[in-house]
Amino acid sequence: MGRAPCCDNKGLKKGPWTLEEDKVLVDFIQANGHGSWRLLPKLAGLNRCGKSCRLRWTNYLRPDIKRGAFTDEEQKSIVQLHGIVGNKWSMIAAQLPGRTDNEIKNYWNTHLKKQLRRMGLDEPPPGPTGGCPAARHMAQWETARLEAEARLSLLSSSAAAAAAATATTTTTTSGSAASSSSSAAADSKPADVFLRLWNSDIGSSFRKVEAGHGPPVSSAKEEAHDAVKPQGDESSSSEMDAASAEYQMFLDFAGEELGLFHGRHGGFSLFPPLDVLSEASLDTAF
DNA sequence: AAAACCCGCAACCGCACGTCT
DNA sequence: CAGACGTGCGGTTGCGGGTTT
Repeated sequence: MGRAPCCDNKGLKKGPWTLEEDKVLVDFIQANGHGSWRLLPKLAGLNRCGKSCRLRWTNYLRPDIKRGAFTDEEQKSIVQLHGIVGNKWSMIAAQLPGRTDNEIKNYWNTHLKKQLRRMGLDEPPPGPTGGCPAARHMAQWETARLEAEARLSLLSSSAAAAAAATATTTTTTSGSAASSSSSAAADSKPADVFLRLWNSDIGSSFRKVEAGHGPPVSSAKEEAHDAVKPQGDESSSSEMDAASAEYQMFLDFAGEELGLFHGRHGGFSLFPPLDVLSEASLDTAF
C-alpha cells in the first residue's frame, strides 16, 4: 500500500516541545478539537508535523492524564495484562484510566522487566503466544474465569429484573443463570461468546478441573510440560493433558477467533460496558 | 570536583491497518 | 479494485538528570 511519508518535510521542528508550543497546541485543541492531525499544525500555527502534535497531546498534554508513580494495583494489572496480551500497550493502557501506552511501555521496560528478572522470572518474550507459559496460562485462566462469572452474574440479575418487571412474559425465564445463558448461547453476538464457551463441553471440563485443582495446570508442571516432556512425572495423566489442551483451545478460540484478548481497536476488554452486555443478554434471553 | 556511567522518559521512526477516492 | 491518505501502534533513540567512581 502506498504510504505518504509523514515527517520528511524539511523545516519542521523536531525535538523537545517548548512551553509556548504546548500552550498553542492545548489552546487550539480545546477550542477546536484536534480534527485532522495532519492539518492541525497549519491551522494552529505550529511548525511541527501532525504526528508530533498527536503524540505530544496524547502522551503529555491531555487533561485526563494521570501523572506520578504507578500504584501497586496498577503494577499488578500491568503484569497480568502483559501476560495475556503481550506488548499491546494500548490495550493495557485502555484498562488503566489516565495512563498512556507510552508511559506503560516505559514503565514496563524500565521497572517491571527488571523487577520480574530480580524475582527470578525470566523475561517473557512478548506476545500472547510467547512468555512463561505458566504465568500466561494463569493470567488467561483468571481472565476467562472473571469474564464468565461477570457475565453469568449480569445475566442472572438482568433476567431476574426483567422477570419482575414483565409479568406478561410467556416463556419461562426463571431458570438458573446457566439456563439463561444457554438460550443466549444460541446467539452469536460477541458479548455472549464467553458464555457459549463456558457452557460448552470445553468449558465444563475446565470448571471440573478448576473445582479440583484451581488453574488447570500447576506452574511447575506446565513449565516442565512446555519445555521438555516430563520423564519421571507421569502423574500428569492424559486426562490432565487433555484438559490442558482443551483449556488452550478454549483460550485460543476466544482469543484468536473472536478477538477477545486482542484486536487492533479495543478488541480486548475484561468487562465490556454493562449496558452493551445487558442489552445483548436481554435481547437473546427474551 | 569532575568524569564516567546509569537510568528514566519524551519524542521520533517506520510499519500496519482502515477508510476514502 | 488498487492506490492514496490518515491515524494508531510498538520499537527505538537520544537527552537530561542523578549516581557512582
